Amino acid sequence: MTAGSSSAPGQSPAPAPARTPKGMHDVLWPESARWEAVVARFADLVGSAGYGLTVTPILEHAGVFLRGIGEGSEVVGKEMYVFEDRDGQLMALRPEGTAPIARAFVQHHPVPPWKAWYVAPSFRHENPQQGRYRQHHQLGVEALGPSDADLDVEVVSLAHDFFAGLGLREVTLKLHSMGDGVCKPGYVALLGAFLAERADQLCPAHRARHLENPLRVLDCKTSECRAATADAPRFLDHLCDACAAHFARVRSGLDALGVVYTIDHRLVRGFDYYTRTTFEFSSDALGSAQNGIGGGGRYDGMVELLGGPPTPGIGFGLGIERILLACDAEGAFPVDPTPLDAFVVDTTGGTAARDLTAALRDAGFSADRAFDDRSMKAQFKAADRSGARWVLVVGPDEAASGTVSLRPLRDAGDQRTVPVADVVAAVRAATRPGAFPDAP
RNA sequence: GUGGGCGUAGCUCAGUUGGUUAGAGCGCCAGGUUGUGGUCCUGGAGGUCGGGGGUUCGAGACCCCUCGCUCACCCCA
Repeated sequence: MTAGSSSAPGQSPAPAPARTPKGMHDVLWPESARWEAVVARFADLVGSAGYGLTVTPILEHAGVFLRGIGEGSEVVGKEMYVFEDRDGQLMALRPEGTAPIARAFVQHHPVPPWKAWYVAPSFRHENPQQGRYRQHHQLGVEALGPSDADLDVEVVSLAHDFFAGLGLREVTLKLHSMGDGVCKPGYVALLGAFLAERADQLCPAHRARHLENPLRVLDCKTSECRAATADAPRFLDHLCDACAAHFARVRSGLDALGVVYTIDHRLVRGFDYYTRTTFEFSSDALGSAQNGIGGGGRYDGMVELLGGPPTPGIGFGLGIERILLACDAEGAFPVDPTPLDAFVVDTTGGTAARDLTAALRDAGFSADRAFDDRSMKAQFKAADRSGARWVLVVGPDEAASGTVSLRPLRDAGDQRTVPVADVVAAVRAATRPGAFPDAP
């Protein structure tokens, strides 16, 4: 790599490398164009459903996550970036998007229903692999206030519609319910008792730890745990009446909107805060084990945990990196870089390039130019690379006669020369579909 | 946190049982083209062979350590 930095002999052993931290990546042009497009699509979709952009700090007091999500969760307990700042306060880099939105709700007490969307980086200190990074980016929505099952339907179908809009076809939606304060404890106890009876049949990891969080055993992928829990009691059979009615309404709503899903009795999401509806989107096009491209659910107790009034809420987070991987795998959502309208080639070393690009941009065209007074050939190569549709040439002849030559780079057509005063009008005519300057 | 694979030009990669000045394609720069890119031809620049230590007369190749990338477990977007 580019070592570059010179360290005095006997000084610090390893010069600071000019590279991103492990598991973190730069997104450079033109790849970043797909990011822009994905985010723009999302903003448009959820914006039209009444959600407003909400920007929260990357850093929160660690307590927001410790209390909101729970120290028991893997992400908060083992993977969160936590540190003491210069004031001695315990801070954390956001590991997920929901808790900060709930915190903002508590802090600003907006009038419910409060519908927020966000695009934000998330940080988790884990070992990177395909589709898993220490910094990744999530698109999400959170809706706080209503406990109405129709809101669950809206939120789930928004994510569904978003994936469909990108052209992703191999997306699976799994749906489940985690109950509420009334029925969850009873079910967890029931499941715990069931597991205790056959603890010796569980995989080694859960043989010792199944009592800590019985729900997690359902999610275990080992054949031992799968077999041992094959006829474990199902949460959906033990929901209280209110939760059962809620879930039934969610299902009928999704059915009515044509959103296809499968019930997954093992769907146990990683954060402690979930209640009632939970869901997960995965891409069957991704060969990797990291095929989850989005997930979410209801969290009716979190706002209260953070010190706010009892307020139901539901939302989801979608991973941009994984969505892009899924798009690659399916050949979906191709994004072409937006071409420039014009590129100015000026070999006179004068002010033509400066003035022409400024005039074009003022007139609403996209325009670029070469710098450092390079050769005609070099400037044309730069123009070609830029993808510009037209080149405006100013050489000694044009400079002497007060004209500019227009040459099409991407379409057929001949080069024309026009007076400087007419350049903007000529470009305007030329960039009209199928048009050519001075065409009869 | 654990385990496997891999680190040679900007990119993708060759590099024979360790043996002189480390190669190719693409990209970049210049010229062929006395003004004009995308094709073609010629030439050029660009590498402390990830870093450190060791073995050897001699290491890009072998050994150790380290850093990083990658895949997987765990967990998750």
